[in-house]
Amino acid sequence: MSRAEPVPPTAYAILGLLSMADELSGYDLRRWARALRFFYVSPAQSQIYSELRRLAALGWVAHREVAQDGLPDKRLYRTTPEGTAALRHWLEESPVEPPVLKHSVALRLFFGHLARPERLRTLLDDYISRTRSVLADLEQVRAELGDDPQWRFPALVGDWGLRYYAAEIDTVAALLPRLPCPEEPPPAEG
Amino acid sequence: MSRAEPVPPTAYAILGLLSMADELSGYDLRRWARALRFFYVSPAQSQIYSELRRLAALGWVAHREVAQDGLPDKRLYRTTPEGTAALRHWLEESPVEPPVLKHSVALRLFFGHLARPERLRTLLDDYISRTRSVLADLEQVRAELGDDPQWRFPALVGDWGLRYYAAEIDTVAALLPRLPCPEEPPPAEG
DNA sequence: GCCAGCATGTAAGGAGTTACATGATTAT
DNA sequence: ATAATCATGTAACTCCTTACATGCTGGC
Repeated sequence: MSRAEPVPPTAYAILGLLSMADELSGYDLRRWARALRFFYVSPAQSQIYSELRRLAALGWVAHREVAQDGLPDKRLYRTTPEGTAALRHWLEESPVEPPVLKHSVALRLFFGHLARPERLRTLLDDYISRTRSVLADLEQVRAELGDDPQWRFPALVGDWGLRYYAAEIDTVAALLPRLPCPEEPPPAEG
Repeated sequence: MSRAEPVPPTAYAILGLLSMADELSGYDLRRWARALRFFYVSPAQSQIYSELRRLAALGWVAHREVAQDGLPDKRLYRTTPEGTAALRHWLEESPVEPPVLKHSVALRLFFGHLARPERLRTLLDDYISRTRSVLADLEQVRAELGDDPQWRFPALVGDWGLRYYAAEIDTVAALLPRLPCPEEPPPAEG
């Protein structure tokens, strides 16, 4: 087997999604990839198409052209045996990148000495309500997966996410009473 | 006031760190910025220096050159009033970017149908132990902050992180018994 | 008349990384 | 000897994004 190509995780994500389906177009993949958004960045449309071209160049996916009347031609992609092997190799052998978190709410709170107390409260309140809505979305996705063994692993990750977002809401809610009161003196001027 | 410049969050992070100190060199900042790693990406050395140049060009930081014998010259940066105003504006008015999570462990588990059960267990076990060590690091940092009012907000974020990582460990540990047993039939060949 | 959906693609650019370069000092 | 600390900087590159381009169909 040739040396592992340094292919970005997003390429493996797309390859992985293809490995769960029979045949998908780039357009289909865009919707499938939305399922990743709860624990990974859901790639932009343009990246989906460019990763598909990369995967095709590597021989990890194959496609057939499908003409449609009225609509533009469609390319239906499927994983090749080499693609499946590459995916297996990635899962089994490749070093796992440390999870990346860029928490812009925490970043702002970290510099809270320069913000008004009301603002900090709003920051956390808004974050809680946005997280609640993410959680509601995930609950729906999870419900659609049911306990079908075909979706065993997505369901596992879904349950992980459910607990993750619920914990996040709890934790941030517990922070609220520790914020400075609006009555307290404002931050030092500067 | 001029229109807000589209400056990346990392620039504000560096500006914010400077707002907590008196004077810092790029080299100092590299160590200060490590404190961000629990909830944000700690920028590369080269980015710290380039963001400092950007901030200087905007007039948000000022620096003085300090000669040293034996060692190379040093540039000590401090925030300007314009910089503090920009930071305040960012905190108070700018739209908050949604937190970004790229969880490469969850991504792999999502495609668990192509991995050996032992591998999945290792994946999660390793993630738990690496998270435990992050948690231990954070505990130490948090202890150093104490309850000094100067570090009130970093301490708040630190406590958030403590709960965050503890919850992550619990959640993933709860997933372990739901993984397929090694005795179960391996994934379909392909 | 307008927007959404289907379907792909290019262009331009920003954010961020790794690797390298320099060079004195001090500790192991 | 070798590595770490101090101290800054450049070069090359990747990932990923937004915005735009095209064009037909069907629903409101």
